[in-house]
Amino acid sequence: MTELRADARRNHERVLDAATEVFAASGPDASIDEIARLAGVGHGTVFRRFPTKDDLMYAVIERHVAQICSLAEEALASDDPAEAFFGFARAAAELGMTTPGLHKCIVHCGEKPRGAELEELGTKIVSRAQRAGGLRRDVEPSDVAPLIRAALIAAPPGQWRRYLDVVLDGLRS
Amino acid sequence: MTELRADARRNHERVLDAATEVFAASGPDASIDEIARLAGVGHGTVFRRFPTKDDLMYAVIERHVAQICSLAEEALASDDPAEAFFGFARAAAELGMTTPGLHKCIVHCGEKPRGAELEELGTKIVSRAQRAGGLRRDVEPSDVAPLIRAALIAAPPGQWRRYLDVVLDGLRS
DNA sequence: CCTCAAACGGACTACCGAGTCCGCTTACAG
DNA sequence: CTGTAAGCGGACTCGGTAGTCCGTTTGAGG
Repeated sequence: MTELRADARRNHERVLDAATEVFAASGPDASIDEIARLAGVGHGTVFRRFPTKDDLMYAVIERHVAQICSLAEEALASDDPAEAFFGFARAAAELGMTTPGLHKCIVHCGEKPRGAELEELGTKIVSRAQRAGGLRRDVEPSDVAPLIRAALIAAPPGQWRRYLDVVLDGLRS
Repeated sequence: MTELRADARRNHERVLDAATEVFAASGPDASIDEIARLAGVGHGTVFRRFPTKDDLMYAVIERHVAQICSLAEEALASDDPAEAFFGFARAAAELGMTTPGLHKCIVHCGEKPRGAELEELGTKIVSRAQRAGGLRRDVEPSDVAPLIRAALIAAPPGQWRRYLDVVLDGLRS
């Protein structure tokens, strides 16, 4: 069996869900206590599974990234590289903005988690679009995500689509 | 005269300078103690002049904004509205990036300080450029600064000029 | 000089959040 | 059913910061 008692596995799940919700709402400043309360466990339980707050944050992001990866794969399947890129950017933004605080968490974490898989897929999408001439060449693939994320964070509540448009237009050749 | 003893005035000055330096380096999370230490005063002295940390931060930003205002006035003097805008944006960014943490402070403070004067000048510059057709019309004047600031914050140390270029290109009609 | 209010500065309080510890509870194997 | 190790959770420690208070120092007017 999974080497984990049933209640332990259940709590692990609950904590991850609660953490996602709380980090999404409050960004990296969310407190472990609040997460534990929402999960309905003592905060000692949280720390047993995730020795530090950052570990927990990584885990949340990791799970979130998995969803984005599948979008990225779809995009790579398309045969219009430029449209694939812009479509993917919008879709990913759409998904990400359901959990705005996570952007700040990703920024906070810096390099650490950022699933290598997504990193790679993203690079492919960007450089493919650049080769096809739909995307300016003087940006590194690794610049694109931070730029977009920054605009999304800065945008006032209802306005992020407009902000995104500006940045995406700026990225066109 | 200023109704303020000589040493008081001198310390006020020192605190403001130290605060500028520390906030510029560490953003809004800088601690009052560090500022007081750098200023060479006890932290009680800091609190006497600036009852809360935010008050101090506002004061620092206020002073910083004054410098930007003079750039804005120059820009309004130019008779090429579009170039005035883009030139001003670059100049202000250049100035602002000598004190990167202040961007985060401005974001942190939200509406509160934001000198009304600069607000007004900025609006004029933007809408003048829009009327002249050099700037896309689907952005509000109040969107421009946050967008640019976001890009500057997100940029890795040496790279902010490239990030700025992307955003500015996105703002062109 | 001398006085004294203004100004100083550091000890102190209050609070908050991360991370530890340990006595109690409970899943589950035998 | 029972023994026991895995798991639980809250009390506790520790560190760090905003803001207060008050005994001491000092600038400046008379």
